[in-house]
Amino acid sequence: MTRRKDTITIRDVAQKTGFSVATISRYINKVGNVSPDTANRIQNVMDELNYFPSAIARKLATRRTETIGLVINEIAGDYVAPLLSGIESTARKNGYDLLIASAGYDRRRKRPTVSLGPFNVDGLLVFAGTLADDHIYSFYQQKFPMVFIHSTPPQGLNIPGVTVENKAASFNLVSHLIRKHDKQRVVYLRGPLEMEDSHWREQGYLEALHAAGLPEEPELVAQGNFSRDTARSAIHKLVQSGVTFDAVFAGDDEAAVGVLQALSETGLRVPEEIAVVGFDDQRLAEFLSPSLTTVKSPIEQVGAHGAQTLVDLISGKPVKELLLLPTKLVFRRSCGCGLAK
Amino acid sequence: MTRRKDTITIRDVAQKTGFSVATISRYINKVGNVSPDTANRIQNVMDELNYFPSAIARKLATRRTETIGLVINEIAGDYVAPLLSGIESTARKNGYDLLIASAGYDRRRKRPTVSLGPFNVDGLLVFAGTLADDHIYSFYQQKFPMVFIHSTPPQGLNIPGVTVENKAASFNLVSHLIRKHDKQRVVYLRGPLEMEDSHWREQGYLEALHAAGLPEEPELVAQGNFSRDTARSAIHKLVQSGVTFDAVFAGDDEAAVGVLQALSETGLRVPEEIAVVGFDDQRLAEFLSPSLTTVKSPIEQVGAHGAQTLVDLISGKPVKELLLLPTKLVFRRSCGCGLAK
DNA sequence: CTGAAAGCGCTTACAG
DNA sequence: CTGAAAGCGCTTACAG
Repeated sequence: MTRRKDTITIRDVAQKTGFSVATISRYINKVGNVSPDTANRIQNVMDELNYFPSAIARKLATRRTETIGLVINEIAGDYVAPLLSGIESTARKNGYDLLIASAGYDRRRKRPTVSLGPFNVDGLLVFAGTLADDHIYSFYQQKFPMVFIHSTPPQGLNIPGVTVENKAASFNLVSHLIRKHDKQRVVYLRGPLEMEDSHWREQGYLEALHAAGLPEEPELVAQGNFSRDTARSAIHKLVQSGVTFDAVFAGDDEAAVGVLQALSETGLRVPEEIAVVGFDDQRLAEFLSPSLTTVKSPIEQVGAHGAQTLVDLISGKPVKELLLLPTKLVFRRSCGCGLAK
Repeated sequence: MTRRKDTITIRDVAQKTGFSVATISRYINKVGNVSPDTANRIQNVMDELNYFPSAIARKLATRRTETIGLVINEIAGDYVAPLLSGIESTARKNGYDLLIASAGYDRRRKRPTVSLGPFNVDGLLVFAGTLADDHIYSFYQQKFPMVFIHSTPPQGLNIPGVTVENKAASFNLVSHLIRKHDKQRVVYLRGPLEMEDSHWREQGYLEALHAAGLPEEPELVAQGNFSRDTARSAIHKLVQSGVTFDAVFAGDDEAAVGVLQALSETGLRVPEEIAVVGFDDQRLAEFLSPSLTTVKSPIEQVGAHGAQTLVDLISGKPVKELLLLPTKLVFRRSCGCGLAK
């Protein structure tokens, strides 16, 4: 549909200028030398004809798509916008287009669907759990450039990853609850199993417990799924089953919202009775009530570094195997800080 | 980089199966008939060779990119995620890839930069103010399919648009402030000039004033820019200059956040002294304190309908010139509802 | 500095 | 049902 019979091509420009197609191409790509006069003439004709080179044809000829892809599960989430923003701007800065796809699911083959791959992009940014292992292996052995975001590749595959520092931040966060606010029974709400972030946050949580001489209590660890609703019902369940606790590390901010809801529905006051903390410092964190103590994840930078790593990988530059972006605690009201004693 | 010497092509499949390239192509595209035996043999060899057709080559041959583009200014905003989600899913459902680009700025030519156009996509979803007029005209005369989102095209150009119903909702919202909550001096905070949403919201606001027999007070209308910070300082400025008001229609939720901040900094109570309302019903609206009365915009549906309209346009189907998606008032605390009197 | 020609990996009438 | 061949709009050695 797009380009019809009357599409004007490099050949039209060649004809009208009297030069060969090769010369036009050289001019366009600023490669090889073209005399100033020729250049002028060509530019004029191009303007006159309103000529735009076909990106497709060029891609075929060069065998480079100049495009990177992003596969992601849920586009609607709040962390997606900043992530995307980081990716898009650095992709474009490097001359790459960005193709995005949410991971569909192939029911017949029982695995995530791939709509992005070597056939349409030069490399792929892969979000946790978004690509089936056999696709990963297949791409990998074709030496197709990939960079993982918020996850590490399967055992033995040498694929760079970019994510945030989870463990130390979680350790500090939970230690803060214990040491500053005298909390003794801290609940941890796990994220989805395939999210490594959750795993490391849990490690930080456990180590904080140990460091403080507190016991690990399996009943204090539940599934929050990085989801408002799951977190909310997890808390309700905990309360109903009589488990006592005086603080909740929600796993992420999304879950923290659900925790706050559940607690308010139960009539438990935050932070006086129960302290609540999250992770990410999403835009809404400071507007929650009480405002949420959490850990600031540099989401946009994860996107930017991820894209940059991918671009470097594509051009054969050396890249870091694992990039752990620094996080930072943000103290607000929900942990008990700033509270009149 | 992507496809190296060892790239396996349709020709490899042809050779290995003993059939012609044409037959392989027919099988892949399920066009024309291929005998069952042949089909099997081809599929097996394709699996064995791990063959994926080059999307690029196909695009060139068919002269269709099977890709739609989205040009948008600020990717980081909260409304982008749902919008994108709607676009991506309906694009893919229709067999289209999605290319996104934030509008850069060409300093030399003093106009927004285009990185998306007939040369790489079959059609474009254009966000308000994101594409220079001369590009729009140029694309238009090439009959390049475009659909506008949250804006209408320049005079005389027959380009479909998809947006939300602004005016009636704003009328009802402001009328609610006046009638239910006895507000007399309602501030309206304008969005960016190029955003038509803002214009229509202002119309609704003015009509509500008229309908209630209230005067238009120019001093009550200020620039909020759909931005937290701008809105915040606009309110501070209003207060400092001694303008009195008892309600604020912030223009959108983003600005409402800034209004709430400014009011709290000024020590004015919401909603007792000043009622505040927004527009969009972003995810954070219900978590603000007090929770925000606003208008629910079906953002994801705007994306979905925009993409669908574009796809239809590309395939030559008839499309609606202007699609106005219904909005709905959401009453929460910030307007004074649910307040013990 | 410029041109002729092959090639990128497909699709699509046209024949049979 | 299948094949030979031209063509999609570029780029890139290779010559000159």
